Amino acid sequence: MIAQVIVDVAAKQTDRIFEYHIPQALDDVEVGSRVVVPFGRRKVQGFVVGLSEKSSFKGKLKDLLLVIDEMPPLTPELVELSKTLSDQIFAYRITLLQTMLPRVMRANYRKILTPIDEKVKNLPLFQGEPVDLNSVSDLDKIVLIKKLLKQNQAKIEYLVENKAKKKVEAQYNLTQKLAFYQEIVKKVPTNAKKQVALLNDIIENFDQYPKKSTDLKKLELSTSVLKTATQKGWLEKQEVETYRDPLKDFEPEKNARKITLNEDQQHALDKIAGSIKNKQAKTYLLEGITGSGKTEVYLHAIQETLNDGRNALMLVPEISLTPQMVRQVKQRFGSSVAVLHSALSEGERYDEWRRIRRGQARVVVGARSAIFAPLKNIGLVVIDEEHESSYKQEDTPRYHARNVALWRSKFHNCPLVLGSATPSLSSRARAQKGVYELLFLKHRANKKSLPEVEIVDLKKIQFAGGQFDLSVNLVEAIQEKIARHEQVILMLNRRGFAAFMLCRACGFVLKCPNCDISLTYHKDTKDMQCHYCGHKEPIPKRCPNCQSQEIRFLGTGTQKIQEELNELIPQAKILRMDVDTTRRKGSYKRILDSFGNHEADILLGTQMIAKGLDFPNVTLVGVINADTGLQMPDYNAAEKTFDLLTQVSGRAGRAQKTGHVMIQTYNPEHYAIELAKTQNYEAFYRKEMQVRHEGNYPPFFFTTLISVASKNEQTAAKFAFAVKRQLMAKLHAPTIILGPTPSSIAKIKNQYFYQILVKYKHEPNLNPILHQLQDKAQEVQKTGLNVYIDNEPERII
DNA sequence: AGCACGCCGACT
DNA sequence: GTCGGCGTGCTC
Repeated sequence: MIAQVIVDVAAKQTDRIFEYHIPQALDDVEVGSRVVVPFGRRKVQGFVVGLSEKSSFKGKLKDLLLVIDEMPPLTPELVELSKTLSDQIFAYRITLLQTMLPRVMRANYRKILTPIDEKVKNLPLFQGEPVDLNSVSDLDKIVLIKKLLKQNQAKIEYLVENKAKKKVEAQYNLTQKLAFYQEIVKKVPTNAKKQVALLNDIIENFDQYPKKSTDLKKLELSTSVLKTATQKGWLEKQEVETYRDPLKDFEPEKNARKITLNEDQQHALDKIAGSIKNKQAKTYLLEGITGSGKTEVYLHAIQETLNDGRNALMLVPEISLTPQMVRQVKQRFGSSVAVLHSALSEGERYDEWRRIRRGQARVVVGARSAIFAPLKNIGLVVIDEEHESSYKQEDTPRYHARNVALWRSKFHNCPLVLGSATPSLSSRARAQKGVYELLFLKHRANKKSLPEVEIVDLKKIQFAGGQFDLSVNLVEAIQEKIARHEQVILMLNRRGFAAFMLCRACGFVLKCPNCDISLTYHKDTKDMQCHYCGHKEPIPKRCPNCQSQEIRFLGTGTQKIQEELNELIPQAKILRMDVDTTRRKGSYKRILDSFGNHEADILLGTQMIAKGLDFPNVTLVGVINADTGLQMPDYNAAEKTFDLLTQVSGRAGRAQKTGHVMIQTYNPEHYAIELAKTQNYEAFYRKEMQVRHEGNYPPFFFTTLISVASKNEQTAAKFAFAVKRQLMAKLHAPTIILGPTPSSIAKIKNQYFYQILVKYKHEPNLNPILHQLQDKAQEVQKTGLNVYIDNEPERII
């Protein structure tokens, strides 16, 4: 038998199948097995993607060396998915296979130099031990090593190591009958208090044994006591494999309330449940405002799936994978839930993943990468907040979890539920066309009225303090709430790095004449540029609209706002939450717990505070500057702004108290802001579709972004123009090729970026051209030129 | 990717 | 002569 293997070498020349003979001893190998194979002179890890009787290879096949895991880590489904996906998103297949697995399963390669000749064994280089070549950098040593190899006095061994460590824990088994312990406890010297305590525990809780060392911790014994007990033959120590359980802090709720669904919810559930039963690969778009009870529909649908004997996969944005969220699911489905998200340690992640792979978890909840969970027999896939851009991975492999979900839904013949208060335009448009089925949740399940939203026009109001960030209105509102012992959430929309020109007098924002997108201030080149068409103009000294000299280039940070608040409202306790304060593991939860316990009055953060948080005591939500998002040079800037404002408004007044929202803006008349005031998604959808139609943007056109990066700006630009010429030669109208234009952040990590945006409706020539480009990309990488291809980009830097 | 082979210039 | 620089080609 022959195994078809994808080897762990990410390169275009090796991005194909290599065949290996399967030796007798390894005939348990399966599709999806992780193996070690000889590859040239080396040994590398690989994945078996097929088995065959005959080989098409002319030369002599080598043998597989090792099958690493007892159970193949990849299911045949995932192996197949890797093939389809690698073609779609221009990633090497091995990269995808690796992405599907926990990081600890990636191979660690080592080269070990071992002496052959007796004479060289005692050289200072070896000192009796083999040498790890990865840690040798000394030039003299390298010379010596080469000499030894040449004279055949030493050899190199190639090792493939597995980083995955199973956690083992000591377990103590009883060796005797109960009566024995009852006898022995009398004979133990009275000063051996801890031994007595241990024996008493054994006698009292005899049937709870064997106990693990964590369980014995409660007795406050030192390890020496356990050691003596083992030596005396009372106990027997055994190493057992355990799972690191990230959910151990969550107690399942004893008597979970039965929640009855309202009419809308029930209708949605019936539809979804019908598709679960009939094994229909149908996509539903569940549209409902905050508080309309989408989660409850998901949970009921998951229950239906389980009742039907199948398993469920639910994705939530990383940001809302909060303890609150996890608790909710855990309470409903108990130990059959597995969670996968980035806050887990690598070990925890590996253990959760193994529980899923072994079929011990029936419900998987996780962030983006959980879409690759090795769950079998899937009966339902849910994507909550489907419009979230975090479902798109921003570096290779640039997959979109929603696309992968569609594929898996087809594979398993099961429904896919996309839920959102503000669906992505593309999903909503598909629902319009009947590709997806639209399910509406019209009413807030908790019957609460929507919060009152007030737009604060920054052109017309007074600022508090010396800075132009906080209006008097907002500061007064905050003070009022604090005086009433209520809490406030303040959001600084996006961490704006791309500064834009704004007129303080009339609110004018300088835009590109061709693209209806604001021009970005380039400090390095001292001009204003459009990131779509490359238009440039000088930095204005006066406002082009009203000739006022009061123009500013904006960009502000959470830290600055915190300082201002400290000055203006000294009595307020402020918690800041942004990437800087949440970098450490668990700090996210710590900040939220602290705020939940009312240890602070104000939670100030970036958009990470906009989603899913539920603090009943919060009665005011303030958006410090709604415009920062609008000024981003992305075609979907308005959509992102509308989403964020709608989401963050939902944080106010979650319980009995009525919520109040204040949105500060220089553009109160912009449709994204105006419509966010009434949270009218449908109206926004219609307006934005019109804008997209006029601009030839998604969902009317597909898009692909090609980025070229180099340390040398000329090199990047030259290559980008060459790519453009090639595209122009082979693609035809109505396909639109924009650029190349320099990226808004002209230099990232000392690399200059140029990008080309291809917009197309139907362009069969594009995929082959881009594959050629991908091959070319590896070739030119040696010259320091990096080329990235992003299918359906969410962001255009 | 990484490793070997191979062909040229500059040293003990 | 030989060491080592990097261009070229291959890995089942």
